Amino acid sequence: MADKTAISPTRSEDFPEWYQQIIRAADLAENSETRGCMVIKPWGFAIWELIQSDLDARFKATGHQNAYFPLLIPLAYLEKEADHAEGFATECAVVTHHRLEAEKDPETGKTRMIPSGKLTEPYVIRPTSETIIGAAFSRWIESYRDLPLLINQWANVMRWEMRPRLFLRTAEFLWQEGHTAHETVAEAILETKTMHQVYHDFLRDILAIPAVMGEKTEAERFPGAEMTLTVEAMVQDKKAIQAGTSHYLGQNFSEAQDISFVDRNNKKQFAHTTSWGVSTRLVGTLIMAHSDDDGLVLPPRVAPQQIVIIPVTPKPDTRNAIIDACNALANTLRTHTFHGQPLRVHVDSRDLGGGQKKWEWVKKGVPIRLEIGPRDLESRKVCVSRRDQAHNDKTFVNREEFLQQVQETLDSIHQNLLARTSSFREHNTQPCSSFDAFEQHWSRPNPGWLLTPWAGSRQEEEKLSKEHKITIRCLPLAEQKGDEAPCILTGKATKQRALWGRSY
RNA sequence: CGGGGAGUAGCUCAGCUUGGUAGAGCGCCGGCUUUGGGAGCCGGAUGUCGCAGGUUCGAAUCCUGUCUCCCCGACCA
Repeated sequence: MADKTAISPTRSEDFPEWYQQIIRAADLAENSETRGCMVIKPWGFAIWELIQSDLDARFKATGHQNAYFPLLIPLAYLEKEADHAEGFATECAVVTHHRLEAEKDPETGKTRMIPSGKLTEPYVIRPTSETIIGAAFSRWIESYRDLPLLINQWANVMRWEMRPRLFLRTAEFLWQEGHTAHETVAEAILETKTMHQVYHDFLRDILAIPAVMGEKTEAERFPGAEMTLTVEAMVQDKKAIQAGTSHYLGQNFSEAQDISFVDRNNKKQFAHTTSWGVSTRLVGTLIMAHSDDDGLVLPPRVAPQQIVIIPVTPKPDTRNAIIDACNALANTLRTHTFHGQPLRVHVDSRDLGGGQKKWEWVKKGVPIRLEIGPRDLESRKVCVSRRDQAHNDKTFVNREEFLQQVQETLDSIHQNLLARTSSFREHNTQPCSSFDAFEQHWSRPNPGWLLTPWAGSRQEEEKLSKEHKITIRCLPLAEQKGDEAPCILTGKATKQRALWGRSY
């Protein structure tokens, strides 16, 4: 039993299957009858809500306001920006009717609903909202005094993906999309960079994931963007996952949609726009970054419950006293705060075996488990287990001492997870200057990332990508100021560095 | 959307080749015994066999269509 894992298969045996088992064991989500769409269950949704509320505060702190735009976009809107239209064309769900008519089968007597009332102008279910928000912007913006316009929307979007995977790629997903309009290029680019930094900091400070900040190459850019900035995370199978993007859209959308204003010299100008977003994919990223073979591992700041107290009640006569003590401790803990919010504490007093409860919370990834039994009651101690340590590790701590150190302990769990993911990424990211070594690298199982000098063309990039099933994840911002070196493919001297990897 | 696999109890699956209208383990519920631990024994409940047609006296089983899931590709947050 000692070496048996709660999740089977393990990460090393079958990573994709392990991922799905984590979701099930932690009760995060399940597939629905609707193709490619998931039901997000309470534990999974609570994680998303925590992500949402933290990000929302960051958006507001940087001057943005929330608003809401229609789910359905007139087809014609999508035809306005050519690159954009082409980029999303293959994954759009289209609404073509507005009524159902009941039709009774004369033989079986069953009623079937037949779409009728065909629309002359079909609608597209938003795959992203640049076009419909742009249409509003063009009405709202008249003068330079109306700028900047800084809007965010929390919404669901739909992209008819061919290979859905829970959280990582679902046909419908939840996200936020920021859309802003600015007077000048410089302001718009500053906005793009600001939100890029917001995403990076959020990933580090809330999800305990170190992301590489970089710019996408032209081939990987958002359809219709002039510049796409990305935060790239590495998960435990060494693949990359694009955790968030921030786009400078130039005047492409403003020209297409007439988002124009009269400037300080009484001249008509097109606004410079940006858009940026993160999605429920963050939950998938979180799972794959931290979880282990015993289940989900949650960084404390996105744990729906940060501390679970399990009463150990071996004897009926002390049972009530123990449960009272657990509730009292929980209430005291709830008066403590962690990063400005009351601690989230749960007492699991269900009438179940202790082992069963323990494993449930291990699998759900709760950062701290406390057990209190008769002996602890007498000695005024609590038995503490941390999710970032082995499931059978426990330390007995004085109750007062635990209360004093609880924030510190949660912070230490966060730091420990961050240190773990950081060193994993560092160990699996290698500089590479030889083309032979580069090509050999990708034939290995689970290859990590390579950082190479790169001065190739878009065509050359796409050819290499196809050949090795890799992509340039980004041109990391921190790596572009070094010495010149020969491009790995063309040999041309360049300061540019590209980060290559397999990705989700 | 191409190639492969699969849909039978909450979960994992057997039964299907050779049609005769359902089974196991785990889980669930109850009882007793246990209790620093995912315990034991006894008893119990649960399925229009993905959906729709067809063949047949009779279909989980054969045929056709369709939907969904998984794996590989192309596409992607």
